[in-house]
Amino acid sequence: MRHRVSIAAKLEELERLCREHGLPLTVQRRAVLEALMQRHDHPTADQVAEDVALRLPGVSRTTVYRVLDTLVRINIARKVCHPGAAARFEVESHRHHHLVCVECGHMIDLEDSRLDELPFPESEVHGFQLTDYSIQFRGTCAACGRKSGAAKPEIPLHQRRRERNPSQTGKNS
Amino acid sequence: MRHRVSIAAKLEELERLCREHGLPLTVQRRAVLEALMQRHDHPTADQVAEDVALRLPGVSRTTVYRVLDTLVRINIARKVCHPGAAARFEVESHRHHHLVCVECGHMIDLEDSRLDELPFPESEVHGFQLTDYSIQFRGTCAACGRKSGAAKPEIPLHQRRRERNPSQTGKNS
DNA sequence: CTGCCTGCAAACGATTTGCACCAGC
DNA sequence: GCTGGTGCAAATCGTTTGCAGGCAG
Repeated sequence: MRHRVSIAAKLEELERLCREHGLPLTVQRRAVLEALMQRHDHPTADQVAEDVALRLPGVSRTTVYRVLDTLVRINIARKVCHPGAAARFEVESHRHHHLVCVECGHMIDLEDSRLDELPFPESEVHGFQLTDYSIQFRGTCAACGRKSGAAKPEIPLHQRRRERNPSQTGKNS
Repeated sequence: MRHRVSIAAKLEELERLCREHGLPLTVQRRAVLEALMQRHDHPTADQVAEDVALRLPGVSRTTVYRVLDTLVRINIARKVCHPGAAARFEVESHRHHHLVCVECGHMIDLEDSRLDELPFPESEVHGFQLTDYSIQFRGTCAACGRKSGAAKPEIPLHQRRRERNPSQTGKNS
């Protein structure tokens, strides 16, 4: 069990963040965050929903999806990239990394020789046979240009929806 | 336009890889690879399908999906993780990285202080405001334990399917 | 000639949305 | 009480699968 941050502390953080963002602190939000914290893997929304259902029956799957979305928005949770779920492709080539906009998902390649020779971790302890790596830098793209603190979003949080139109990605060179 | 590797060279590589894997070299495979190479963003399968449709009308979306899958399998293309498409969550906490199995998608956390202070790239040129990063180490997990060269897969390439059951991810600590 | 690949259409699973009701502040 | 959150069910989107015929080797 690895608890860098206690669940209680995180719940307080949730409370604070909700207040800052003017979001009601609902039992569902609390339950989803608790459920997420008790798993140390990277559960899918549905897995979280299952866990939530155990501690707070009656919470709908839809709500879990929405709450997770909110938690990500207020920066208390994060969506993890996963090849099994990903849907974007590139040609396999030289080592490079990605700049990813957490707002809209816009993503561009990055090459930086300083980052090309990182030490490989002792993956053997995990039974992993590593062959490659790439770094994902998270932030805000020019278009989204959000204040990094997210203190006062132009658009109310609950109205913002993840950018879904992948055509935007086409604007990089 | 950045072409580290010429399209022609990649097509030759495709030819070679197909031969090595005992896969027929079809016009569709060629077309999909070409389409993918001509984009420098990270297109979705559907976007690739659109491009392919322009140069080789009549290629079905299904085929594009299958071909992309094949290209990834023979290591000439890669699925890129993308938050907009991902479906796994974790609590936002200290910096950590991920070991990801390219076979089954199994993913575990990794902490390595050597990797915690990487230099941030000159993201301003791209208009990005970076706040964080995480490294994705790709490889093969213990369970999959594939020979990294993929020279002689136990299971014929065309029969292998990506592991889709997320419950496996639950086995890490 | 044989087997894999492709195209089509239907199936599928995950996620999102519209609407009415309920709860937090 | 007002505003936004939630639940339900239906819609949607991306992706996969079964099957018959076509093409590469």
